[in-house]
Amino acid sequence: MIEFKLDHKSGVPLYRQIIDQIRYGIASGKWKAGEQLPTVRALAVELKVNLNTVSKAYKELEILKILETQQGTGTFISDMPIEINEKERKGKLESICTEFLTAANSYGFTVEDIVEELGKREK
Amino acid sequence: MIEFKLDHKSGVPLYRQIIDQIRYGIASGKWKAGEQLPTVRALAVELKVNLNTVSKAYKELEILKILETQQGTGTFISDMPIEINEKERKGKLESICTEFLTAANSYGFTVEDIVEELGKREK
Amino acid sequence: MIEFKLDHKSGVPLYRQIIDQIRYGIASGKWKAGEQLPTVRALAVELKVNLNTVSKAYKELEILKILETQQGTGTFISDMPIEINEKERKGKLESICTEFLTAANSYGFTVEDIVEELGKREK
Amino acid sequence: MIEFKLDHKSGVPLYRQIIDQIRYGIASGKWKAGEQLPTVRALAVELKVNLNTVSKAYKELEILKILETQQGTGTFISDMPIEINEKERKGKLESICTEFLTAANSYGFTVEDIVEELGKREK
DNA sequence: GTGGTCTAGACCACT
DNA sequence: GTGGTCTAGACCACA
Repeated sequence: MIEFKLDHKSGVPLYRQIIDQIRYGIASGKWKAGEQLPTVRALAVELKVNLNTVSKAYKELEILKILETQQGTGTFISDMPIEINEKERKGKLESICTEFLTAANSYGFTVEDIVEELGKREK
Repeated sequence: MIEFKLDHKSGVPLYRQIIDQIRYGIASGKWKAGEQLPTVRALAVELKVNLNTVSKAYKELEILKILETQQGTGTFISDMPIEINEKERKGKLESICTEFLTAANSYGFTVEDIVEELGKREK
Repeated sequence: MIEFKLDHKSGVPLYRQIIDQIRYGIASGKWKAGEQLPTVRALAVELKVNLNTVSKAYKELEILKILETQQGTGTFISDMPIEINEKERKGKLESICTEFLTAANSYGFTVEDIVEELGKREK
Repeated sequence: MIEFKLDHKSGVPLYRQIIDQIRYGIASGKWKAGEQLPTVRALAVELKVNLNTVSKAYKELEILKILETQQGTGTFISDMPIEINEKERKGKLESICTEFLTAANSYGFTVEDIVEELGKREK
C-alpha cells in the first residue's frame, strides 16, 4: 500500500522525508481526500523509527492543514487538500527554482548542466 | 572587491554560503589565482557573522586546496588551478538534482514543470 | 523579562500554553518584530519542563511563520509578524465566539450571563 | 425527536458534544423530565459513532443525576429537576470564561472585542 | 485500538 | 552555547 523509503544517510531529517513523501503521495494523486493514513505506530514500525518521529511529521502536516487527525480514530488526508491557486503554485515553483539555481551556481553548474541532468530523468 | 550576500533565512548554513560563494567566485573567473582574501576578522565584521563561521569556511577551503594561508601574511587563492575531478563533478550534480527533485515533487511539480521554468532563465 | 505561567492542572497541554502566551506577548505588543526569545533550554529550566516541550511550541510557531529560528543563534519574533488582514481577523473572532457560545449554551449559560461575567474583567 | 449535530473537526470530544447537547436540550426545555432517550445502540447508529462513545456520555450524565437508567426499560430524563448548585454554576461560568479569554487573548482579541461581538447575538 | 503529551537523555550541526 | 533530531518509554484521552 504505502511505500515509504527513508534514507538514514542523506542528512535530511527522517521526519522531513516522511513529510515530503506524504506530500508527494497527495500531489501525485496516490492518496485522495479523506483517505486514512497508516497509524503512527504502524508506520513507525514499518519505517523502523520511533513513534515520535512519525508523530512529528503528521503534526506538521496537520498544522499545514494537509492532514486531519481525530483522536482515537486515526489520521486522514484533509478534505480540502491544499487549495493552491495557480498563481501561488507558480510563485512557489519560481522561488524553489531560484533557490536551487543559486546553490547550483555556487558549485559552478550552469542552467544547461542542470537541464541536461534533469532531462535524463524525464522518462 | 568581494561581494558576499548571505541569506540568514535560507536554511543553508552561513559557513557553507561563504564557501560556495568563494568557489563560485573562482570558478567564474571573478577572482584569480594568487589574489588575497580579506582577513577572517575583516570578513566577519563585513558579513556581520561570528568569527568562527568565517574561520570554518576558510579552513574547509584550505583542506580543499582552494585557499592557501601564509602565516603572518594572509589568505590567498591557491596558485594551483582548481582541478575539479570530472567524476566528482558529475556525482555532485546528480546528488543535488536528486535532492531538489524530491522536494519539488512533494509540492506536485514534475520534471517538465521545472525544466520549463528553468528554460526561461537560459539566456 | 518573560513572565510565563504554566498551569499543570488545567488539562491544556503545556506546549499549547506556551504557544498561547507567546502569541499573546506578540499581539499585546510586549514583544516586537526581530526580538529574541529565551533559548529553549533557558525557558525549559524556567518553566521546569522538558526541553522538547518548549521546542515543540517554538516549532509550531515557526511553521506558522510567527517565529524564526537560526540554528546556533537563537529564536526570534518573525520580521513580519502575523499579517492578519482585518477580514481574516473578524472571521477568527466570529468563529471562536460561536464555538464558545455553543459550549456555554450547553451548560445553560446565556449570552447575557457571559457578557456579565466578562464585564467584570474589563478593568 | 432528538436532533444531534456532531462536529468531528471541532476538537471537542464527541462524547462531550453529546453530553453538552443533552444538557442543553434539557436546560432549554426542549426535553422534559421523564422523557425517554434513544437507546445507546440507536443513537450510536444515528450519529455514526462508536457505541462506547454514546455509552460514555450516558454514563457521565447518570453520574450527574441528569439521566436515569431503568434496567430493561431504557434511559430517561431524570424526574428530579436538575438542581444546579448556584455556587457550582458560578464557578463553571468563571472557569470557562477564563479559558476562553486566554485563547482569545493569544490572538490579540480584547475583552471589548469579544463583548462587542457577543452583543450582536443578544437578540 | 487510535492519537497526544511529556520526560530523560543522547548526539549532531551551526555560530 | 545555540537549536535540531531521535530514541525509549511512560501515561493519558478518546472511540
